[in-house]
Amino acid sequence: MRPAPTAGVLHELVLPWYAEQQRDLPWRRPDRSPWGVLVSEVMLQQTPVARVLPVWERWMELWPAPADLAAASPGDAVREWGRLGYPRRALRLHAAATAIRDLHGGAVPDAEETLRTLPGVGDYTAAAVAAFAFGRRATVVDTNVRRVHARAVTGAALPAPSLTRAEVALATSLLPDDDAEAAVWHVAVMELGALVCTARAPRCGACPVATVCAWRLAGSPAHDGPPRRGQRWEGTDRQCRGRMVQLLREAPGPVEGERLRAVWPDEAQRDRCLDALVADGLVEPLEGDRYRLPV
DNA sequence: GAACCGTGGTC
DNA sequence: TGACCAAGGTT
Repeated sequence: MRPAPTAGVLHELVLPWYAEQQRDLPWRRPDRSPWGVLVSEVMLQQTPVARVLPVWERWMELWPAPADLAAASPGDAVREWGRLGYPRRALRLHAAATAIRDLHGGAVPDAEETLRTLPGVGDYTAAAVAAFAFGRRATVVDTNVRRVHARAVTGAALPAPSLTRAEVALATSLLPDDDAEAAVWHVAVMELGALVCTARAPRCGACPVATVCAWRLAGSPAHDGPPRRGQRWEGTDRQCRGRMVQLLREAPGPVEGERLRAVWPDEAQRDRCLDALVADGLVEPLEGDRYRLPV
């Protein structure tokens, strides 16, 4: 087994590649705000770039600052979320905007620890905003970073099912000493994972790290860990909830309970989902068996 | 830690 | 064709 490539070697290979190959994404442009970065990071959670782009642009027009979103209704946030999926993210972004306005003087916090207190902001998003919006030396570990490190350094086809301390330690150890390089390092690795070192069919022929990649040098062994459990969809509560929220999103005003219940055949499941949506704050019940997005 | 939370594209 | 996957977070 060959030794894993050193941090220095990886930097020399990945950073020039990123300088050439990086995509021109609006939340990476010099004129974007920390708020724009935060919104992009939440939208990009489990959601492809191509689907996020138009919604992000629209949000920036409607709500260019946290206070603008905070002044809107949570239902507006859910409506403008469109079909990005996981609409609770829209709700949490609205709550985060309110917290930023009320607790942080209207400015997105620049400290990871403070960011982490915002609704919908976990370890990844806090580190990403600190690093990308404020140039902080944060350790950003997302699914792309984990996969690139698993292959190039550890020699495994795929990372473990859940993030380990060893992975975080590895990511931290690979952060360049130079601040300017560190500022682009994580996003460069993420870009490599998104464009080249992909989960299904990695394009090793186009990879700047291929010559030193531990996984390649080991003969690209197949994934030997536990099989990854795919989430079912047909007949799930999520499908039922999705239909109800879609109906409310596209309706001009309140919707009759009868119409809402018509989207799902199973009475017990339908009622359970509607109750859960109300409990989650995604749906607001009105007098007379009517419902709407929260105001 | 496992389960849950949407949606649509891909091979 | 359908399982897998996409810049995770919360409970």
